[in-house]
Amino acid sequence: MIACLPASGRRRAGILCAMTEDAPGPHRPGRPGLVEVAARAGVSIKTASRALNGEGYVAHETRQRVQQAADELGYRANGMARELRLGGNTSTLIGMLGGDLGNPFYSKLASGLEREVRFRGLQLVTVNTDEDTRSEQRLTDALLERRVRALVVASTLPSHEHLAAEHRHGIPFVFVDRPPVGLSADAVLLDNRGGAHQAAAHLLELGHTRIGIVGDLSRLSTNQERVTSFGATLRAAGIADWREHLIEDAHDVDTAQRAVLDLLRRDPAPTAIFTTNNRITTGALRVLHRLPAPPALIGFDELDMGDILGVTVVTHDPENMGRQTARLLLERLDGYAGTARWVILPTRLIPRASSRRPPGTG
Amino acid sequence: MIACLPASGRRRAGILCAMTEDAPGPHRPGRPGLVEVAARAGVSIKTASRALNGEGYVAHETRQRVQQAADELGYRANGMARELRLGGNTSTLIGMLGGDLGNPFYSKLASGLEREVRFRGLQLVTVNTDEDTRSEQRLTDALLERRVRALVVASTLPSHEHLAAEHRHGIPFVFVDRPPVGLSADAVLLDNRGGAHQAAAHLLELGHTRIGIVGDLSRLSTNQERVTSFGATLRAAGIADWREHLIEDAHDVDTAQRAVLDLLRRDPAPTAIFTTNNRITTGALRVLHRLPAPPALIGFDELDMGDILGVTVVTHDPENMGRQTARLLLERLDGYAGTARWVILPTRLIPRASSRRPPGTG
DNA sequence: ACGAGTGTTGACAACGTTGACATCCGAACG
DNA sequence: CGTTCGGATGTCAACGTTGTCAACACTCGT
Repeated sequence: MIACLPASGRRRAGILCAMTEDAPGPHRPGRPGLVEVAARAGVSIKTASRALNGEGYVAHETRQRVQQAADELGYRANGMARELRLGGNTSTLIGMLGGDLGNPFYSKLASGLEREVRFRGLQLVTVNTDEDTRSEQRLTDALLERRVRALVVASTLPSHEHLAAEHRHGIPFVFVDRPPVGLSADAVLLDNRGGAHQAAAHLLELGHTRIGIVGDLSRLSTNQERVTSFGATLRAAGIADWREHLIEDAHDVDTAQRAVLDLLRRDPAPTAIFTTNNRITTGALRVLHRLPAPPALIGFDELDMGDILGVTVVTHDPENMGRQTARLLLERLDGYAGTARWVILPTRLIPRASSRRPPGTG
Repeated sequence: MIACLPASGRRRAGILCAMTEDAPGPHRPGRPGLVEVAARAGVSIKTASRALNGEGYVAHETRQRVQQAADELGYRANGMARELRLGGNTSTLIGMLGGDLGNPFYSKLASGLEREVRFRGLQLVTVNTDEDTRSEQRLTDALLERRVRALVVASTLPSHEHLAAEHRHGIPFVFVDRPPVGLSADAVLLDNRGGAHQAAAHLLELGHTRIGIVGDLSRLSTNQERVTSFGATLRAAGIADWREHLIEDAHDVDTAQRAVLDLLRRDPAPTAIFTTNNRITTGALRVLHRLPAPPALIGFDELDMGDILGVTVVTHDPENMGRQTARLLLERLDGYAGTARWVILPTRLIPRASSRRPPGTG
């Protein structure tokens, strides 16, 4: 505590010293509440409450005295107590469960969502599930106990029936990216099938017939849709054995990298590769970018530097997804009680250099 | 809604029925609390509480009855009430203020932080300030009213004296990326000076003498450190007029793009460019990647595809920053009450292709 | 048979806030 | 001068939970 002795003339030094006296500790004397403020101002606690909340019927002079007492004490209203008193549905917390909020897709989605709800005085609590079903369960419970006003879920679970009771109790759920199963709730989803179909059609058009696919965890519905739709398009074009060049469960960049290497070592190797999300595309790029004659590549999800790298992608707008999610959610909070609505957002193929590589001497 | 009012013997039947039909709405009949559970199980509310919390001294049979009642009612403990009862410092919320949580730097930092605190049963509330000082003020207040257990701040404000009272009241603050001013609090920072110095030295070594700098908002301390340290190194090498190629306040990608174009149009144009953060680097790349003979480039912050693009960067580890932040924060929550600690994390220059471009015929 | 333990349960207060209602005071009105 | 009115303030209960303490029903050892 005696620290910071060297009398340095630097501004910072002084500051450092000043604080050493009152470092935060666990044994604080309890924050002042309305009671303390009221006592100090010499009024009843109700009057103090009125004064601080700007209700009418408080004498000007009284209000000033209360305000001053509050300032001196460092009073800060206790939001929890207020919410408790006002009854459950005044919480200002919105919960969001995502697989990995470090992933640009989720973080942009969350960011877009947060920007919208912020204007309503709502705050976003985000938690990573790490795509783990048990985590998801536990964290959902924690958020619900915290009485979040609504819940945004990018779920990994195969079913959401366990949430039915909560849903009936009036907590709005909005599922993002992955649809609810066994529960009728709002959702904001991507046109995965459409996007995957476009990708396949694009490659077929360019003459590719041996196309590798690297997919994410096979249990995720998004991945299933992208893979099966892509495959269906290939099959429709007469490529029956498309599954032979399919590798799934490449959930992280390293695994994706290995999967791509695996595909390339085959004989004959695919002349094009479809990667079903941004992480996998990244892994693929790590492998392909140093090859003299890499196969064509199409990835699902836009990449930060997609245009500069010249990677053909099936793109969409995560921030907009966040905004749409906010819209559904806020309408529920505003009283809309109709049937569940699903918003399916479009995807768009952006052809760039990486798909212009011809099938070559396959 | 008309259904199931008919005389059912079950106490709660009416409510259950009501729920089965309708979508979630604002007019819910109030969630069941301990009172309802206790009534249904035929015990006192204290016994119900004991049973559900797994305290000792509850008969096996009683516990089962309570549990069943709770399940049937869809009971969920009210975390707010619990925290209120238990006294202020049991909140499980950690607040985090960031400029833009859609930026990979912040989102990775937040993700790393969240992963650490999650194991302690803590949840992270993140809010975007959009680098706006008024937003930051308001949102800080909101988080503090919500009684977050600790606050992580990437601040835009020039001073943090207004937080002193809170700090004394025992709320741990951890400043990230940008240091506290007028307040002695923990912080996790980057070695901005070191990194910028390395960048400058690297370019000088390669023979560059006319170097452009594109910086972020000039009021941000991080940017100031990076710019001034870079400049100091240039000046020490005899380049006195380095400020002539300095453009600041390029806060978004578009502005950065224009700034770079501006630099390139000069005569003579700089033979190298230093960009002080990831957004600006992105803007620069958009311009440079289609030039036949672009200037050399070094950027602060790693890029997702930095290795593939061959961009020389001054890198660091945002996720690790998040972990370090969590460490300081958790130690405070565990009772550490010593002086403020600043953790300065190292940065590292990764030379790649973009800086290997020679000064040319400058 | 009696006090001491042990297991089980309940009544009550309190956390900090606010809505409902009551009270008090002075001014305006008939 | 009594009545009414409205502004200003206070009292009380309640939100849902848990800690404290007391009470009860047993069993056991003496």
